[in-house]
Amino acid sequence: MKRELSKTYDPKDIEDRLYQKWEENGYFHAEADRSRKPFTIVMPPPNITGQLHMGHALDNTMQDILIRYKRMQGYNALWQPGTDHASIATEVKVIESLKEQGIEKEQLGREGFLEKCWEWKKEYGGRIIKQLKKMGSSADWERERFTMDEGCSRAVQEVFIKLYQKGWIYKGSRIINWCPVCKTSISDAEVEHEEQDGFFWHINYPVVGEEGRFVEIATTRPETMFGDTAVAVNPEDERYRDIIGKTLKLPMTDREIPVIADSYVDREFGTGCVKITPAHDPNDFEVGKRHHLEEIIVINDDATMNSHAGKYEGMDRYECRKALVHDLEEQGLLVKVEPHSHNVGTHDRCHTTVEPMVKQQWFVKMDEMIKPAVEGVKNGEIELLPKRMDKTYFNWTDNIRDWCISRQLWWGHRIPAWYCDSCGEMTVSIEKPQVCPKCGCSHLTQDPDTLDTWFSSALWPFSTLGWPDQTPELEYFYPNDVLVTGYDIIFFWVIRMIFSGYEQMGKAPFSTVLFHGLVRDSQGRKMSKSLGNGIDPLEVIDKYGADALRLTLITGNAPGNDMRFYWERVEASRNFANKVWNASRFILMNLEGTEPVQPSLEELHPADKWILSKVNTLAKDVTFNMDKFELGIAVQKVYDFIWDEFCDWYIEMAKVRTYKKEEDPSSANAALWTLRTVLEEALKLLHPYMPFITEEIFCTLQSEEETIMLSRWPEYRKEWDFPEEEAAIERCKELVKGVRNVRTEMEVPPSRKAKLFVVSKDADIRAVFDQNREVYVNLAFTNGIAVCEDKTGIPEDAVSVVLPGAAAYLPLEDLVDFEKERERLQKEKDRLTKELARSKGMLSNEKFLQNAKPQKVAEERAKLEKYEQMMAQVEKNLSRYLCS
RNA sequence: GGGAUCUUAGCUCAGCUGGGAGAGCAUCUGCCUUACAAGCAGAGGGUCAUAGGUUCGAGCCCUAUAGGUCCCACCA
Repeated sequence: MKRELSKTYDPKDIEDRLYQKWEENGYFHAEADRSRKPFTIVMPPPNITGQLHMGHALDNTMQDILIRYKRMQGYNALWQPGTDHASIATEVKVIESLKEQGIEKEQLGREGFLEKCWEWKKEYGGRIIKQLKKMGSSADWERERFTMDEGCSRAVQEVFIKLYQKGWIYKGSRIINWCPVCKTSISDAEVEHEEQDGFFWHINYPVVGEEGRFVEIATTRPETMFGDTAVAVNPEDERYRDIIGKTLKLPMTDREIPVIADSYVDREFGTGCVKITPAHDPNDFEVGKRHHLEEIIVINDDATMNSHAGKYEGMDRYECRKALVHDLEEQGLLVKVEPHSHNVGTHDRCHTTVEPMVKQQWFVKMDEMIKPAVEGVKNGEIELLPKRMDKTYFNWTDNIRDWCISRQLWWGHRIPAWYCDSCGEMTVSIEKPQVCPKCGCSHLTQDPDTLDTWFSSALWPFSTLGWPDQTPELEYFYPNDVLVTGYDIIFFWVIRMIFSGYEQMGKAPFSTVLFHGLVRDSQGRKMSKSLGNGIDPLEVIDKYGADALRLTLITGNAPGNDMRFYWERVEASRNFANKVWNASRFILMNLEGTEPVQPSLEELHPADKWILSKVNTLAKDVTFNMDKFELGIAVQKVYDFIWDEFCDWYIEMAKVRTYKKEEDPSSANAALWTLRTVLEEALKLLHPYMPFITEEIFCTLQSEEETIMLSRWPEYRKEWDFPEEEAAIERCKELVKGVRNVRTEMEVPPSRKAKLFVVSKDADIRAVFDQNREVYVNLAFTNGIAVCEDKTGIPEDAVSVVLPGAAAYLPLEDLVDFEKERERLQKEKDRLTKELARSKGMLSNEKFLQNAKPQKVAEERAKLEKYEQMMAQVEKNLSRYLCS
């Protein structure tokens, strides 16, 4: 057995080596096994364009913690990983890289371009996986999938055909969001609204046949006027009642358009007259449908004006706007220009202002499919954490609109629709039809569009398990248990997975969604490339280790809340790792040459029982918090236990006994056994959070198990419940703290040891101090302890420490400053006076006695008694100084 | 316009179902005490945004106000 740890903790030494061991031994792999309970998490597939960022680091740390925890609890835990083809993001990246070589996408042609995309996938697809491994992620890499692999593609086609046949996927001419830079349609979810300063242009439209009469409209986008097919007023608006039905001359054109009445128009806003451009505005589109207006498209796919714009044809939309406004002003039709700030839709990827446009696109009908998804969250089949995410969720589902799924991109799942070259008949099928079913022509062309990248990720929870085939994995691991993701993709992904799961599988894809927030920089800004404020997780790992990064990301973070990244916090985490390392090193050194055996109950020292009891409670609490997904709280408890209770108290208490291997072998054995046992328990509780360091220590500490990963998660044990010893040692801790405090306040140098007298009238309390003197003698800087029933023989000038049920005295002789001692006691008295007042106040309140839980009342009574007793002691001690 | 969320120690944040205010970092003091100076011991520092209310009891529940952040939304 190797029983050594290096003198300083160096994560680089161990991380890669251990990860390799885990992977080689297949610890991450899960097989369907009916004899065991499954626990499944599907990894949100990172984009193949991706580079690990803090968001991934947080997301995957949380998942890894849950997976490791459940695995240790004996679940057959599957963490299903994979990557996403990220259609638009990847396509843009590939186009950029081609441009650097001076190649345009079109030059390559569709096939050639796709080849480049696959090359990209090959090169970068694995990069982020490697980075995730650096984090310690225990995903089942043997099952790694890709949204465009054979199976996932079949799933996509299957769903498309099914929904098409059901009538829930349709092709239609609708107003969609068009990105003129990416030259594709995008869904509503991909549009970001930005407040922009613009203008309100008031323009006069002449009334036909009434010389000199105009209708004044106000618009933020004058260039769209070439697509106007009406002007609308509110039917209730007295001002304009008489012009309804009349005709207007559309300036700069020779077209005439009607004035219509529609209640959509707000009388209070603008002039109360709205130009209606059905082809370029979502509202106008609706108005146009109601009034059967023509849809005139005036803007090209690259945001230049088309022939409908007459002399402005070929100009960019903003150029046209400028020129047009100028011309209108010359013609005297521009009434006024007002500054006006308004929301403009932009593409979330490139931040280009999107152009609403009427186009033929494919849509998914949402009204029916969303119903089970709403119901599932309502009735608790799916729990969103934190709970408040429900509101966000329902806000979207309640206002859901049909999902535009076709994209004018090449990289992605191609739409399985075929058009006859002769008659244009459309056939939807996975395979290319031999002949057109309508005219028999054998020349058919596939729809050029691909699907929204989220269409395939929506199927991820089951497509990765083999669907549409009925695989054993699918049957065993579906539904998944938890989905961990950022709240920023609730609309893109979470909702779509939920309705897809219900629709395709008949079951919710998972029972819990655990949302986390964003990792921001130290000033609270989003980390972004443009700001250059991003922190590379790999750099953090390189400097401080993966465990330190993981701990930093989890501590002090509540579900769904954003957090700030501070290097200082990573340092604190690293320090903790070092603490664990050194405590373990100390224990290992003491274990050198001995193999402690489990002591009998009688052989265990009260201090041993105290720490066993503590770790036992810890296991219970941590499990409780983890089951509630309160990871931050859970790990804080482990941290506090290890550092405060175990290192600062127990190890210090046990030290003296471990030195007595010859003198008192039984006690030394009990101490060593307890040290090792408690350390092992603590390591196990810590393992999901800090997998590397815990594994390294665990394997050095014992040789029965080959990995901590598969060891048993600590459970509450009845036989480790020692309330009496817990209370006894807490009493001793109080004494030590009191002595230390007094010594510091009296400025006694640590080198100066003093005799310690402990006085209590209570025989049981005396017994506690007497029997445990060994463990606290050093901590209290004493060179001798006397436990007495009264003050006989204690020097009058000894400094006193008042404790519950007891008092301690330190004869410090020449070192005592009487004035200081009096002040100290006075301070103590003031504190107790306050406590007494509070306690007495509560207990004299009839209503408190009536209404409060009996346990609370009893607790308060006990406190009062304790304070009264301590107060008496303080007053007695103080009286010595009052008369002198 | 609707909704969410935050306001707690100098800084960043925890605080679970209401029952004596916590952590990390920073500050001050003393210690290189044979695991750890990435450490040990001690200390200072908070009318828990404001105003009401419910309650025996409120950081926690309710209402309003102020300020910050975010999401959603078709006011041309």
